[in-house]
Amino acid sequence: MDSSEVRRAGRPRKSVLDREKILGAALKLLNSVGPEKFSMAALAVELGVKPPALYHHVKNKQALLVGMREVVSDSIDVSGFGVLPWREALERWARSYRVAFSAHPNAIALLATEPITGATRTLGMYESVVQGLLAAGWEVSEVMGSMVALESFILGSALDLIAPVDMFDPGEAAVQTPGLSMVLEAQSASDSSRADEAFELGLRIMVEGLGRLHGRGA
Amino acid sequence: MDSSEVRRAGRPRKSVLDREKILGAALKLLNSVGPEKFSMAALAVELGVKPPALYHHVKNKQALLVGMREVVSDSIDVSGFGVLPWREALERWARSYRVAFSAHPNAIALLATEPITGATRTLGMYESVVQGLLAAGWEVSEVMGSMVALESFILGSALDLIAPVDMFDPGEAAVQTPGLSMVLEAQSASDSSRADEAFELGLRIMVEGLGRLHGRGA
DNA sequence: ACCTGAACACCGTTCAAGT
DNA sequence: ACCTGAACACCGTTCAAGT
Repeated sequence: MDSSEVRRAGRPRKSVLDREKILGAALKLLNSVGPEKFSMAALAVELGVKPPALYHHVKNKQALLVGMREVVSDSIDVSGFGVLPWREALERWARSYRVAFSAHPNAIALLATEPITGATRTLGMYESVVQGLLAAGWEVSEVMGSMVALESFILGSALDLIAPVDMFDPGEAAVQTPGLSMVLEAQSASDSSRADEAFELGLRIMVEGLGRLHGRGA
Repeated sequence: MDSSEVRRAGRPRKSVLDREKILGAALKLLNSVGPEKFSMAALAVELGVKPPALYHHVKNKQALLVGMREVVSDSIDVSGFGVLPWREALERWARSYRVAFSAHPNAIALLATEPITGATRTLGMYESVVQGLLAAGWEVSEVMGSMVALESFILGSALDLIAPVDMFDPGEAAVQTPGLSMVLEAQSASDSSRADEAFELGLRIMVEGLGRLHGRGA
């Protein structure tokens, strides 16, 4: 982003920034440098601008994070609800949800803890899920708990995706953790990553379990 | 923490700090002020000390966070493994795991993303789980995936616990989210909180599902 | 309206100087 | 060894001044 002509003070003839451009650059930056080095200053550099210029388009850093979450939410696939059988709709949603966040792995912890009040597009995603499950005949009283339980699993799995691959590596202490070392070795023999394997396993269990709960056979 | 006599430079006759005291104060502080205002400076104030003094006991802020995670890990109950039937051991572990983190709700996002390499006590917790499941006859190749899947769910649930109770409140936009508003109302009629209900539901599903996977009846 | 420049109250961390 | 004081390179944010 270096259109390297210096810009002197005063309103430019054509504005260089807009909200969408800022959000895109912010996600790209957060993803590339990590949450520690993600700053308004660094974002300004990325956009070829001085930090205060950002405040004409976003209220503050927290509002920026909420906006970023909206962008991520938009790429979550809710198209299955009301069209496919609910199991398949739910699985499509879960996988794309995790992928959406894993495309911005460093964003998860920051974004997952921001309240969504006022974030219309994110709320829209939940509305789609709820509508789909209601249409499939789920009890009104059970939809919220089921959705949140599944979402907790998805978010936790996304969190697991941030962890370094050798997260569990005992290192020096391997002698004191023979069981852990053993199952780790068995796991590393498999094709798929620890995170992927655990996610698909848990998703299968969750969807089957919800099916049983809602009294519908296979 | 105001033993309010001013301390002049130089080594004090009796040291005022130690690692344990710092970790305890850090968790207490993080929990009370939230991650945003959690700083080395604020921690120093809490301990009645100047910021640089902390660096005699912890390498840096990241090492401090790892230490805090160790303390939290210590309160997770692994006593059931090898003693109780694995389902009950797993449930005890899961509930105490979530409670341990929910006692420090603001710590979850910060602590859950720190690698555990070298954190002996945290590794010890995982070793207990693995040993317990192996002793119960689980396949070596399946232990890791199952444990991580369940842990993802627990961590996600803990993350859900940080969210404000009105996290999903559509506010102004309620008209556009009739389904969500409806299931939210049905849920708020129940005794337990959204988070608690979703957790217990998911836990039941997870443990049942794992049981089925490992080919053991009810 | 939308940019820069200067300024404010903060950070985390290092290091010399004291006891 | 273990504290303070001073200093460094950073933060997020505000605001006046320019166009």
